[in-house]
Amino acid sequence: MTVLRRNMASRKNIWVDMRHIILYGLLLAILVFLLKWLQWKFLIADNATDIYIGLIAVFFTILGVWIATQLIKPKTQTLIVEKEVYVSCSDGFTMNEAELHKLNLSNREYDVLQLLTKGYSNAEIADNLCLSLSTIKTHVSNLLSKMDVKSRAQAIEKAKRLKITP
Amino acid sequence: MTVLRRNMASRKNIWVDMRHIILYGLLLAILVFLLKWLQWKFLIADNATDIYIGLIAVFFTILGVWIATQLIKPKTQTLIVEKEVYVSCSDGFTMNEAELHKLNLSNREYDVLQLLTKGYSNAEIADNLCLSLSTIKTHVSNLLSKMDVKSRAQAIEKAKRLKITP
DNA sequence: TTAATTTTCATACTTTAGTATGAATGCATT
DNA sequence: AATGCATTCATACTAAAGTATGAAAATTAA
Repeated sequence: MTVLRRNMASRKNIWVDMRHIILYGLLLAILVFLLKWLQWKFLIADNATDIYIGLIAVFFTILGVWIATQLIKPKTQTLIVEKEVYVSCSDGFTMNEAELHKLNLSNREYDVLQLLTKGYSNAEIADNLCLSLSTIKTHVSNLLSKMDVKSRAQAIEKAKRLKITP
Repeated sequence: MTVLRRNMASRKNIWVDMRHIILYGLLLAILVFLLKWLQWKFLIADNATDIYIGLIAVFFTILGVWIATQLIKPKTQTLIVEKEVYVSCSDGFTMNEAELHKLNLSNREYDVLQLLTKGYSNAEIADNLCLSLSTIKTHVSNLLSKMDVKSRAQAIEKAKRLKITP
């Protein structure tokens, strides 16, 4: 699993954009004029000073919040992507241990099964394992019983279907 | 390809945490005391009012920025993740037309081969195709010759290996 | 139409596969 | 030691597979 972190910020740095500075300056200028106007209009009394300061405090607090939001906006985004990868199965043989275990075959019986599923005759299996034909017949017969089939052909088909043999 | 967007903010909502509100209140109180002290200390002159307001403005602007950063901090992050999903081919049988053509089997012989590779006996094949046992024996015999094998077991193994039969 | 090929079937025979039974050996567990 | 299981082998028998040969009907190509 590979994790890619990618900066998705498309917005340019606002310090490069001078419009924000100009806007800030204008707001300050307007505020100064507003304050001067209020000063001459009401001839501020001592008991009105607290309200005056309160208004200024509220205004600049809001201004600060707005500036901060502007500063913070270029935030880095990262995405989680789930990608499907198709894996080609070249040969595609994966031993089915579970099914093999169910059959409860002995080691020798499995040896015989492996040769049997390669198309070997009883005589060939006997030669290959250095055993007598009788022994192979016995093993095959028990094998067919355990696999619940009636012929070596069915055994081959079933073994390959259950993937207990290459 | 599936895209998952996940909010990665681990920080809890600060409004739930009362400490910030208390801190804000304390700062305001301290500020008020400071202002009162300054008021009595310097007996503010008219020409000093601008400086006084300026200080307040700067202070509350900074305070606003600080509040905003605290509020906005849980910014949504999105991650880009590539997750490998392994897709196995269910049974992976793809007919090998080329190999089948090489064998030069007749239609009927191929019919027989298909049943033969399913583990059917000659008698079962005869029943299935509504033919006599003799006919099946003939077909199988010719089949084995054309496939260059010596038994039906080898025929099954070869047919499955060459992928000319499921 | 003729010729070649496929498909079908039969009979006789050989070979292989598969079953049944019994038995001897070795190995591990109880 | 006794038991159970795996392994080996043998004999006798039955069933199925596979071969060889011939032949007739159906289909396809020339």
